[in-house]
Amino acid sequence: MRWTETLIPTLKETPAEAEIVSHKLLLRAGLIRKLTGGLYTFLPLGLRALRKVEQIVREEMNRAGALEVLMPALQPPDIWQQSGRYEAARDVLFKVRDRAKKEWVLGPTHEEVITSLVAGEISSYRQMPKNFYQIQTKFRDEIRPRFGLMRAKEFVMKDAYSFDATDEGAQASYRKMYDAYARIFQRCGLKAIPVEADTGVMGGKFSHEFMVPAETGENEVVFCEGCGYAANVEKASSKWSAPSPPQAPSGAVERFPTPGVATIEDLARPPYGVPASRQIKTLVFLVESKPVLVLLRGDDQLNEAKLAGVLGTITFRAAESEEIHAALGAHPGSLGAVGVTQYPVYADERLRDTAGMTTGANADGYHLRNVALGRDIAVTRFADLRLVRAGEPCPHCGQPLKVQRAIEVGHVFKLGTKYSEALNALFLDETGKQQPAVMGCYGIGVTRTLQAIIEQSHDDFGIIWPMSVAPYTVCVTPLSVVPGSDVLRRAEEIYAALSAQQVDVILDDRNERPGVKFKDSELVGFPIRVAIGEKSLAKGEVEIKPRAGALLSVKADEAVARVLELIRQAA
RNA sequence: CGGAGCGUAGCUCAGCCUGGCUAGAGCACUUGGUUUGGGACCAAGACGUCGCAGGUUCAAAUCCUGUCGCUCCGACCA
Repeated sequence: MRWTETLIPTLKETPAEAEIVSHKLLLRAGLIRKLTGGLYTFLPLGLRALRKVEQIVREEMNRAGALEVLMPALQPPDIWQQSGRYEAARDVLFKVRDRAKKEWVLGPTHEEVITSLVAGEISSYRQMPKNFYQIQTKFRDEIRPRFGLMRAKEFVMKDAYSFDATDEGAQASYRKMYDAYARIFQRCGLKAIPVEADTGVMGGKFSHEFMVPAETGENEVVFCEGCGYAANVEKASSKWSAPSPPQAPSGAVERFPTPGVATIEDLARPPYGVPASRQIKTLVFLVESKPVLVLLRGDDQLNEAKLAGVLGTITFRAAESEEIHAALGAHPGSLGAVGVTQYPVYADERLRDTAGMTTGANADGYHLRNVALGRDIAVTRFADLRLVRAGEPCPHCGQPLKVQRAIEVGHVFKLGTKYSEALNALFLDETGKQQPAVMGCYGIGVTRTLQAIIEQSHDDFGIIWPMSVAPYTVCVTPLSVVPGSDVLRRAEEIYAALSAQQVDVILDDRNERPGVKFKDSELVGFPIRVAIGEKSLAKGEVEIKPRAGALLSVKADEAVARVLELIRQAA
């Protein structure tokens, strides 16, 4: 491709809308343009890079035995009602109506569609295992799209769904995808680490997210340098997540006035001086408009994902002040669970068998001291509900845990039979018994992966594309484009020879000064630049500049061979 | 959904507080010239319903109201 024949609108200045470096570079290097919030056009260069990521994904999925299909993005709502997600996912579902006013949904994911398909086509254990995947545009009504392609209303996703006759088979399918994902991100030149992930309301322990460490990531990963433990903060636990040593109750519960005290911190200060670790924090949530109490140690924070797992639903919300008053007769700041039997009470494991605690009295301006968990509070269930923080001891080896922000680029999940049961994906096993297929689902955010690559691989001058996903591998840069000049003739020869070798090469044939061409090639981030200028050509040489390496002066006749060698080395 | 900030040329922004004469700069773009190994220079030129609607006023980019859009923060921490 000749530069003058394509469109690469590079920008010297950063558009005001971009906040993080990868978003700025996507715009500045002329890879994407915004149509409106959360919706982007891929320009020729951006699309080439996207297609390369897609191709790596496709090759590795095929290698792992998955079958490519293409499902409709437009879906009937009834299958969503059957799976129960029409309600559960209503916040992210885009809905449209046709001329007959019938409603449709734009697919945010495809469990319902693929399971309906399999329900009709697979009826014997002999037809399994099967794994279907597609690379397709997904639609999600995100609360707040941001950071360019990172969180968009519309994005390209690779989604795969495995169907097995047995649980062991499903685990093997899961493992295959896990391994394929590791290969995919490695081939994209991306450092992505698999971490244990929250399984939410599905339960089970088979879920990993592939995370790219980045300060700008929207997720937090907890990891241990000692034993390699790594988990999403929503899932992570520490040695502190276990029950404390039992404490004997000492003395009766005592009510005392605390006028004006509304927070844990207020109670920790004189004249009360109750350390946060000796307080019980009482939170009130509404599940289907019924109150639920959640108890934590005063110095701990709630992990909502863990609460969702315990409640078995994600449709709950924090109660508002007046709702709390209606339920407990007191306002936030004076809440407690002593004597509460009319509502379920979930307490963090760390509170189990603690005594001598202080908590609100359910009367504004009063607290209770000498509270013992087992004795004074009727706990429905103890569970790990707390958020792990940096420095806490690793649950496996005890070393201090670290916390790092990261971008989630992939997720593998063993689903079980939730969807196969709901949508009748049943088969007959060896004994002729009807069973639901055991499913797994596996996603890669392709557009997000592309941006994560830039977020991880850039410098002050621009993008540093890994060879495998660069929109063009080589940029041939004649420093003069005077027709008939030796410089241009050499450049054309090198360009033609590399093209003949199937190298993705672009010829910067613009009539621009050398500085402009150099800056642009570095901004766009081509892995290899071959500069042909009068000065070096007078010595019979051209210059090969790997984007991330040192400049090489080579004989002009050897330039093509040397470039091919560099490409081979990187492969 | 709550809070904050911003909407002026393709891009980055000034002007607004304190209303006034023909709405500006840099970059990008067009033409001509000089340049040509790290984002050149000179000259001429083209490009704007100042987001939109309404109001106040002799007069609105500027003040007021509404509305739309964009960006950021938050959306349990009692």
